[in-house]
Amino acid sequence: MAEKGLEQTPSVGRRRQIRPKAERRQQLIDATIRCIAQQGLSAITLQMVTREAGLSVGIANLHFQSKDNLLRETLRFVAEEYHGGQIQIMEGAAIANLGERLDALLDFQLGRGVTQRQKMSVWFAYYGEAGARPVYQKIVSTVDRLAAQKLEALFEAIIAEAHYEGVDAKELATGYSALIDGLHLGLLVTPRELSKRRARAVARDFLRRAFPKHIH
Amino acid sequence: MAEKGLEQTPSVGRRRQIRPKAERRQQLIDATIRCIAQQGLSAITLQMVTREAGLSVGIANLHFQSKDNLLRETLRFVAEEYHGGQIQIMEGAAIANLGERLDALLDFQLGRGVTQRQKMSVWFAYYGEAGARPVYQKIVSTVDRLAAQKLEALFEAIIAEAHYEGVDAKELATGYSALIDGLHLGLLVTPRELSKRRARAVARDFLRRAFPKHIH
DNA sequence: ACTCAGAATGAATGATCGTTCATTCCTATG
DNA sequence: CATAGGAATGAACGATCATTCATTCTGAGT
Repeated sequence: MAEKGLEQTPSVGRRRQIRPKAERRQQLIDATIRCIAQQGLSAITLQMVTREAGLSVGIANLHFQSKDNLLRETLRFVAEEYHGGQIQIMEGAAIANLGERLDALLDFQLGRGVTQRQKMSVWFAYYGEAGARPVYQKIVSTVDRLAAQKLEALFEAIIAEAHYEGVDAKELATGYSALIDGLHLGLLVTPRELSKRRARAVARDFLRRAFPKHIH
Repeated sequence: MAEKGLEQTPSVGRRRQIRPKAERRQQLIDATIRCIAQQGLSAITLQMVTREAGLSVGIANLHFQSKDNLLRETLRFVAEEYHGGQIQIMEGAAIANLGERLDALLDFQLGRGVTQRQKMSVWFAYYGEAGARPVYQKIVSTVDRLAAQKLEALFEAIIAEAHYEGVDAKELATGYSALIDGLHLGLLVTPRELSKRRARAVARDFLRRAFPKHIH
């Protein structure tokens, strides 16, 4: 079994394989994500990443030129994955009902895919370095801005649909995004005090208070 | 001037001084905070920290045994400073009016002292590593739990005072804490999109929707 | 004024890291 | 089947790091 397993053991005897550049890049990014989650961004090593990927040390610099670049591309991948998922829900025509669309968004943001310890670790590892590294700030804010706009538009549509009054879509969108980020942080740092179920209830409560006619 | 300046230059000719252990420890912790904010947790170096403190390399291990321990103690200091400030406001009898107390808490959490880039960088630097380092989780959750309890008690008192209905203090406290964390993150990572003024408005909006009779 | 416990120093050490590149070995192509 | 282009390897290198400790220096106590 596992002739070409996802986690290839770096054990002896495995034959050298030549694979497309794109595939190797993704393989290394995936390994980087696992290593950051397990060891932290400050302890990460190319030897560690390449061993996790089941490849040799030199391959990281072959496909990414430098460790710095590998880390940047990993952040870009994670950021685009998360924000891409959000945008797909918000601008996709799959769900016509606005309330259901909001529900779907919440389920995605606090669902199994996103709230894996592995993914959240990566997120906050980069956030932690963002203060000292403008490059990280730029990567995140680029994708972040688009998602924020879509969310604002969704809120505006909901407000218009039910004639909610005294509610500012932009301010509410900022608050909701911050709330989701804060809940992710809670799930990562104090999982004993905050379960995923509770996190969902808290976020849903926020939306219910703003849009009582849409969220039950 | 600056015969004993706060930022002592590591320049030549300064005489060796013997100071109490506690003072040296604090001096090193302060330097560590500045270095984390400027260079990031993953790039931090003992040479860097001790130079920032205007002392020799060996002194870090003299007072903290290891780099790891210095970083742990720095986190403990920042965590206790932040949570201590919150608790002082919440359980202090200085402000009798509950609405004003809530206002004071918000002002502290999003005020000048806390939202300095320097302090927030340190916070999230450690949060980023928390996934991989249980020690950090423990330090944060220990002080966090107490602050969460005090906040919950404050919310309960407010609910009882004005007979708010359909509001769960515990859930609301979790949401408010997460919101504040998320706003801090926004201020750090995307300062262009989120000003401090707006962050305060968003948090105040959250409280107003929950406690309309207390927050205007 | 003298002394000495111990605070402070910084050169030295050994370990580990990112990066390089000569070499090996696939595999697409004819 | 033979071959060339280039993907993959990993030993080697230089740089940098945390940590040690022999030595220097300070200042409170006498």
